[in-house]
Amino acid sequence: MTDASSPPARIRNIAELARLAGVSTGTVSRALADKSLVNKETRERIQAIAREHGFRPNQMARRLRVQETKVIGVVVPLGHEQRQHLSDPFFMAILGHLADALTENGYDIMLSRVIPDAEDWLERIVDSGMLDGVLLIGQSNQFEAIERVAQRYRPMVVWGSHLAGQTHCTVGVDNRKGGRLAGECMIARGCKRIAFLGDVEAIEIGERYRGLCDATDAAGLPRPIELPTHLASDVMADEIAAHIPEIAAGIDGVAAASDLIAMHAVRALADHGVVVPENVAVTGFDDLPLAEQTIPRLTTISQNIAEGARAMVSALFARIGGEDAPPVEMDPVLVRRDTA
Amino acid sequence: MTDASSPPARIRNIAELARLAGVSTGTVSRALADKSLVNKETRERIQAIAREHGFRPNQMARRLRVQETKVIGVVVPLGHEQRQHLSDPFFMAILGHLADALTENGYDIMLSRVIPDAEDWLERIVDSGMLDGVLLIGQSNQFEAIERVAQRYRPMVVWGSHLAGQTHCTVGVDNRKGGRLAGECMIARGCKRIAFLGDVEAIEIGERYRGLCDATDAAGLPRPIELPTHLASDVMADEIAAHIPEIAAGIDGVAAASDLIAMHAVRALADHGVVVPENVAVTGFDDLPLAEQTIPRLTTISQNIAEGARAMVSALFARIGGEDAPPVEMDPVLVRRDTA
DNA sequence: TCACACACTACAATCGATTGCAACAGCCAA
DNA sequence: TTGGCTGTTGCAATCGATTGTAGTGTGTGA
Repeated sequence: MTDASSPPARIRNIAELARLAGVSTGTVSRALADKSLVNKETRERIQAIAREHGFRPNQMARRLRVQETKVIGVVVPLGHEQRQHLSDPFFMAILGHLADALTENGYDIMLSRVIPDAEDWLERIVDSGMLDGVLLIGQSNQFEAIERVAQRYRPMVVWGSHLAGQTHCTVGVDNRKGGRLAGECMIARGCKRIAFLGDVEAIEIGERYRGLCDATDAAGLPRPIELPTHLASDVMADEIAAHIPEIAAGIDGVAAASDLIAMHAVRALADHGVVVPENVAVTGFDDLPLAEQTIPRLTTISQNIAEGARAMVSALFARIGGEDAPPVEMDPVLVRRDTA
Repeated sequence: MTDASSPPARIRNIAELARLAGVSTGTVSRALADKSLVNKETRERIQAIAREHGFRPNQMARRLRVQETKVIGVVVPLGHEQRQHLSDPFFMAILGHLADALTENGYDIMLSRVIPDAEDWLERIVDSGMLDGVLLIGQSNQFEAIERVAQRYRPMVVWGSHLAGQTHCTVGVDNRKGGRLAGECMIARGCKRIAFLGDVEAIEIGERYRGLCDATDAAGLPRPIELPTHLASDVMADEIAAHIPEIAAGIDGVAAASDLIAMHAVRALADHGVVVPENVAVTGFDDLPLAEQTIPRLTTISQNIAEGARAMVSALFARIGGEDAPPVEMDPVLVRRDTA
């Protein structure tokens, strides 16, 4: 009842631990890092004291000293979308895979959901000194800001489209081809008047729309009607509902910018007595696990999110290591299910 | 072509900036913090130089010095679940709301998805020195570990069930009541043989099961059959599919531990020619935006996630400020839609 | 002319670690 | 006895900021 059972007073820093062990702070630091430089017995004695008192060295201090934070920023730029993006299952899916890959490699994740109002939003993040690297999920409408930073900040990888001549390293699918696949699928089943549900301002969504146009152009059909729809789930439902009358009046194919939008559209059409796919064909985009579990199951454009996340992480690690990682563009695949 | 147009050499710390401005580092620090202590002109001159060179003070250093990190850890303990949890829409939904509330208050988010194998997983997080507070999403099967840490670490709030005599501060719904509501709903529509789809090992899920038992007990029905189902979406589908034959043979009501599970179950039952709700009634749990958009729409137990997230954050801030925040238990509500 | 307040600014300690280098003891060979 | 080597440990600089206190120069009043 003298020391072992007494409440072990908390040790706040290695200096206190050093005093307790009767050694210098340097020795403690080396002992806790299990460096062979310090005598095995001293080392184990120090480690024992640390364990007993539940002491763990302050990471902030360590990281400041070694100039390596072991933290990766995962940033979701919301851009024109005012409401939260984080509930978008796509982001969640990719975030999950990123988290897997990063934690496996001993990195922590700093999550930022940014509304880029401040003009220097990205600079603020990369220059914070808190991050070893940055993964940007989606380009939103922030192409210039991203380019500007990419000129001088290497450890950054962006999920999105690669446009000609761009500096920043992207990983993503060929969105334009994806859009075209969706269009061709609907055209093949006889659709004549196609609409696009999505916000063309976002770069990757715009690409999908252009791909869709490629398909209608090739078939000699009129350009698809744009029906602006945000990705955020709370306003999305209302926006889609507002578009339904227009769809019911003469549209026979709807290409949605995401599975979530497609799912809502199917639901809203059903409420209006429009049967999918008999009256109107619908395609999604992403091929989330969700798409397979709806009734009817979504016909959609599949992008391999797990593979994409892995590609982002390994490109990032390459860039952190000073190497140069090329952009990755994956091939979208049409998954034909029940809605088109 | 002398200075303004020349590539502005990057400034790495306030010492360099101080030299450029011809003042001391102390003055620079105060100038950047816009303290009235330094002359307005000097201040603006320094800020101008900083802006021109895109200089931003190192947050790591600042945070070490002021002993305040402005970072909150959001931790998802996976426990018995081996696969990633992050794709669970519930976590995503609550994470979105937490992100909103935290960024609004100037806090960053450190996301950890932990598989608690190391025994001291939570200590490692709270003692890292990187966090001002911790939000735990879900208790998983880690009750003891959480309790142990809560004894000495105040700024922590947990999403989950509050059990009698527990120390750690929770915010959550009355899961037991929620389970009972689901049971009563199915019993009211005539179900006699009920099954539970979920992993009873997780504390909150276990509570839901017990609530379900309360309902069957009260009605003099046999206890619901437990059909173990993980929350992780990739194995879940198979697990559910494996349970379908058993359900088809004599079960007339299925209470799912989450909306996602319910959604998969409905889908799998449909594939088996079992009609919901005519042949089998199904209830979900959570009432995610999703639940309303499926066909048929899910009957489910609603927990107000946005409100819960707000409650977690304000309880956490109170605790960071040294006050004592009581646990919050919200009331679940049955939302009757098409599946039961 | 001197004392004193006032407005700035510089100096230096501090946060909590890491790490290069010096120092020291003990040992062996010359 | 001396020189050199090896195995440990201590010392002190360093990472990049913040902040209490001391110091400087100017202006005012007596």
